[in-house]
Amino acid sequence: MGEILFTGRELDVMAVLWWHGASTVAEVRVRLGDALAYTTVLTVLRTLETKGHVTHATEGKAHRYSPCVARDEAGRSALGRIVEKIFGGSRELLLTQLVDGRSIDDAELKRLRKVLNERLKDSGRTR
Amino acid sequence: MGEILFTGRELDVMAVLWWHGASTVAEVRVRLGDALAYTTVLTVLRTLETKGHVTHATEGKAHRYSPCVARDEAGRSALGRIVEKIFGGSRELLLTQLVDGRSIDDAELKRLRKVLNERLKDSGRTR
DNA sequence: CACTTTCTACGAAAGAACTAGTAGGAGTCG
DNA sequence: CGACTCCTACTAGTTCTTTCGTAGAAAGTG
Repeated sequence: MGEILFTGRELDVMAVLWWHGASTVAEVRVRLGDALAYTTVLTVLRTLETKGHVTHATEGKAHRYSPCVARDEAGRSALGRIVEKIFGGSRELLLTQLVDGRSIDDAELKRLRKVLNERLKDSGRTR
Repeated sequence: MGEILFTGRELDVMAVLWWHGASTVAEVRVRLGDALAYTTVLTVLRTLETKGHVTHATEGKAHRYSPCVARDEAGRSALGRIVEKIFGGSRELLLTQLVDGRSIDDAELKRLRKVLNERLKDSGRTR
């Protein structure tokens, strides 16, 4: 398990690839909110490729980039770091925080509980 | 709500302050696992101070640094970014991920459910 | 064919992050 | 007092991040 770590801009770009699928530079560019130069986006993608986090396939004269790192894996890694450093290793504390925002309503809390319950059911069955 | 953002090393240092309380450079230094030069730790603290994330009080000839940013607030901020970029704004997805690690056992799942239930109870009472 | 658009490749420059060395104050011990 | 220790302040070098410009290939358009 190597640490997966993205810089701010890299994460923006990865988000585009995860949520819109494999994309060309131009596509990534328009999907990033910020007005960046074409070559800036290209550079970020090339950096990500150097680091092994994306690959590209040639499509006509352009390149189409796709993520090598699954969103889940990146999520696990990022979450792990936060749990470790900010919540002192306590997932409960993190959950409390997650659930503590005033923005979260009962309906969502219930959905979250449902996720937990499903998971507990599964766990009973498979182990 | 300004974005709170820590670099890797800064987060390490903040973690020490959050979990051990206000500390001197020497204290932070020994509590960081990595073998860093004394001045390196000092520099990180001074950078954090410049950014307004810690303050110091003079104590004898030394400085004792304390966090200006609450751990909770930093947690909220970090979590927000992850939810946004990696989980596409879905807290449920994040929770699934959180709960999906094989490392998590039924006992912990139940504790987590309890946290949720308490929260639902409260919410019913106060709103 | 010349012109424009659309790409990639390469270079580069400014700034942030990370690490640590050196200088000098201040206090301690023999 | 002189040597030693511990601390801050300042300086500095290397690497990483972020941004974009320029060059030149490739491909379409009048």
